[in-house]
Amino acid sequence: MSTETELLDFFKALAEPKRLKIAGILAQGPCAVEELASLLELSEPTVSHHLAVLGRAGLVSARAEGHYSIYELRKDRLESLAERLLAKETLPAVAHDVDMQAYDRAVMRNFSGADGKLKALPAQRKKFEVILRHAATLFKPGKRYPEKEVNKILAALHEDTASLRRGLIEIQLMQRANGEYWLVS
Amino acid sequence: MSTETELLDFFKALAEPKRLKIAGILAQGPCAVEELASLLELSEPTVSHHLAVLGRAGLVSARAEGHYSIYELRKDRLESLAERLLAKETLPAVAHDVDMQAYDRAVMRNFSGADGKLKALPAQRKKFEVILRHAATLFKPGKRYPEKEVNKILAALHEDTASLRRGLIEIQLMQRANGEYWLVS
DNA sequence: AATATAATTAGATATATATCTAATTAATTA
DNA sequence: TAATTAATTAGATATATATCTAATTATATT
Repeated sequence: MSTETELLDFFKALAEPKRLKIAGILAQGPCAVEELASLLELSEPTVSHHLAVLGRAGLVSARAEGHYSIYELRKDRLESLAERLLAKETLPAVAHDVDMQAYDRAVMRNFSGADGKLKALPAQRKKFEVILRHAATLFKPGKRYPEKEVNKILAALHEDTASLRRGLIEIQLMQRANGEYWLVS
Repeated sequence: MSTETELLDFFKALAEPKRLKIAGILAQGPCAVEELASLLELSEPTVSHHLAVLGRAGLVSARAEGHYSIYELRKDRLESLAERLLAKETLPAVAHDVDMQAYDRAVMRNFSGADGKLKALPAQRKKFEVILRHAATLFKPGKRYPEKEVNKILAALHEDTASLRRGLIEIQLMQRANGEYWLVS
């Protein structure tokens, strides 16, 4: 099971008032379904349902005793989940399948005209930087470009090559010296 | 805010797939609403809604930047909640308002007849013990009772005083020596 | 063997909420 | 000042699920 569904099952299990209360009761000791139903003023099927959800998250386990099912809280599981929440790599892993370039592509799409050139340079800084990141990909790493050539390449995006050039320097995607420009490595 | 509602808000906040994913994205760095909407393929109002839920749980905070709202994950808050989950007193506190005697009372009610005496002694051990706990309250702490008096007192509950007496000794609510009985203190 | 009891499963219903569109607010740029 | 843009709020709808009753299963007692 992926970290994502595991965490989701865990949070879902405890995100319901009655289930959280069941966990609170079981934290004080094992308990039968009938007893939980009585303590929570719920029907037994409802308690059974909640215990199944908690069980799927690994938070409780049952043992048969006579015709009782005695449920107990899996404190070890609770601890291991809480500790994973404290680990800094856990949450980012949840977003592993998110395409972090989707926003950039959407911005590029919005500002691109039919001819492949930009209809305009975005006024919003955030979006202008998306354009700049794209512009940077038009240059080869390591290679040095005279200003004239930089302009020629940037003109494929938009006639305002000066703004693009300045932006690339500002957010340190490129460097310049002696009239030459190159990508920051 | 009580521990209970605080934990509930926390779990609810992260118990929804898209919100968990938002947390995963924000764990990698601050982000504007628009950008999140694009990354998650959701409308902006929907993202706004999710961020409000996360915000109410204290898990994200926003700062205005131009007309962007830049949201960031409150890692400190996440850590403090995870740590509380590890503390052994936290979960029991969630059930502080549960009347732990409710089950016992329900059992007593079920087995009591109109005359105040028990209709029968429960066959189920679990319930028999409820009766025994009640029976123990009929005796005064510290006082020593000869067997005859014990029987007289227990007879108010049920004629099978021998079973009651034996049960009280078995689960160590009472002790006996030299034909006298007394409550274990 | 027959009856009683605790739990679970199945099926129905009501409530909570995730999501959208439209309208509004707040901030920026022309 | 007018127009644009990001965010939020309001209102509507669809989906998920908490809860119940009834039926079924499994175990224990008579």
